[in-house]
Amino acid sequence: MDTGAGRPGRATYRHGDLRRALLEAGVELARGGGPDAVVLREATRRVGVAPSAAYRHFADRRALLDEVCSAAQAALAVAIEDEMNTLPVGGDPVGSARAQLRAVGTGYLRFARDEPGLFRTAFSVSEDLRNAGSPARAGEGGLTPFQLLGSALDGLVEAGLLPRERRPGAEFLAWSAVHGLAMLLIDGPLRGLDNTRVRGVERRLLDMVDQGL
Amino acid sequence: MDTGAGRPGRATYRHGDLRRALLEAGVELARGGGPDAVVLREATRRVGVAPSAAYRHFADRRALLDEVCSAAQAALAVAIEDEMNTLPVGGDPVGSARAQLRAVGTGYLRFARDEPGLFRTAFSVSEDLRNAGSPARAGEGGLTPFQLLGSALDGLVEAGLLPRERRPGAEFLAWSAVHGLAMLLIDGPLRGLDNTRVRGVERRLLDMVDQGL
DNA sequence: TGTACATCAGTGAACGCGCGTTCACTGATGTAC
DNA sequence: TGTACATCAGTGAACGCGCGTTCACTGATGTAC
Repeated sequence: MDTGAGRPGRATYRHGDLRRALLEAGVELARGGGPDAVVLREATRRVGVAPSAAYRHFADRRALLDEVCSAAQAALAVAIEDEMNTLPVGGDPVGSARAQLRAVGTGYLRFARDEPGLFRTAFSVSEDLRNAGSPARAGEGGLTPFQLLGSALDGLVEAGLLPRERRPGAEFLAWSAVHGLAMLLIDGPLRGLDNTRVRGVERRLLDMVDQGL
Repeated sequence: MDTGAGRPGRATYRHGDLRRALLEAGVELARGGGPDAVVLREATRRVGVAPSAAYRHFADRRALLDEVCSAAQAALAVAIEDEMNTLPVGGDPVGSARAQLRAVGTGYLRFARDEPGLFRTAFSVSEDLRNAGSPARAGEGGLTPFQLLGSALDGLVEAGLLPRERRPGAEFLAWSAVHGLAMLLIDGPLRGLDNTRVRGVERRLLDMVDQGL
């Protein structure tokens, strides 16, 4: 028997790929309840293994949570990529650069809405700009969410929409706006807003960034 | 003996104002470690009272946390008010309206920086727009943070800086930007940023809101 | 002014819970001969 | 091809911890007479 995942599966109590299984269980827990829900004992329970078995693969709970966090970042990158892939290729470079940045924001917000638990997990841990480029956090194109935003902003500069001298640090402005709305929508006071209104606010927020950058 | 707080103090084991004391201990805990640090047993420990005594004044831990949350919102309102009070009165109404909104943002960000634990607590609980006007969350002027922002935006409309038809929902745009930066700064990837850079990003973010609204 | 009494705020012991982590163990696996 | 053996991934029992919450109690307080 072969799992097809590039590693041999085994039929015995020797799990074969317990590390991966625990990580996946951890991601499911984070999906359901955010970072606090990533409970080591619960992960082993779901995988059907003794709690202590986890310590063969992770130094402690924190190590597991860190990896779940990276996986959440990667999932966010994929969501952004998906949104960018819906854009038509070629055409007006100015409009296209603008659309790229907008797609980053839209993907980010969609991910926050669709996967609030993972979204909160992605930003909950020892998160730091030093990790912002870690390959473990990248999507299928090899870029992390932070890098995807950065390259969209580079595109804006190339298209002449953003003065070069305002480029440094521009990530933080766009990011703040979108991140703040995401937080208010999923955890905060805007939780109860109906879908139509949410879309409206999202559109206007992206307009604001577009205008204000 | 009189505490001077409008309620009589008592010298005996009958605490006199245990409710208030527990609430204050809860706020201190939140200040130090955010909402999760608001631990009922620890609050009673600090006040020097048996854990069960708390149940004479709060239905359960959640009830205590809710009140701590309101107190944190009120503290945020005060921080914003403080910032607004530094503005010169009178003068050019257009520039003044602009400065008012900016002061709301500056106060908000300063509070997040100075009191990250309280800031996180303010937005962590059953927060909902229904509570956004609750008097328990107001500052000394009687307005909550949300209402302070709202009135600054009203001022923008009156000064002719914001078209009236764009006023509804404008809170969410300004709020998102500032809230997002606050979150990235205190909990997120921008944690390590040095003070100079932080000020720079804050200034540029408020510019963006100003331009983009 | 003095005494009996009801009130009720705080006590202290106990409960069950689930967590992270440790440790000596076991037994299937793959390898060396 | 068969056998002895080292490896090491997973077991299962146990640990200490701190939490929220309950409950019968006690004794200072303020009031009614």
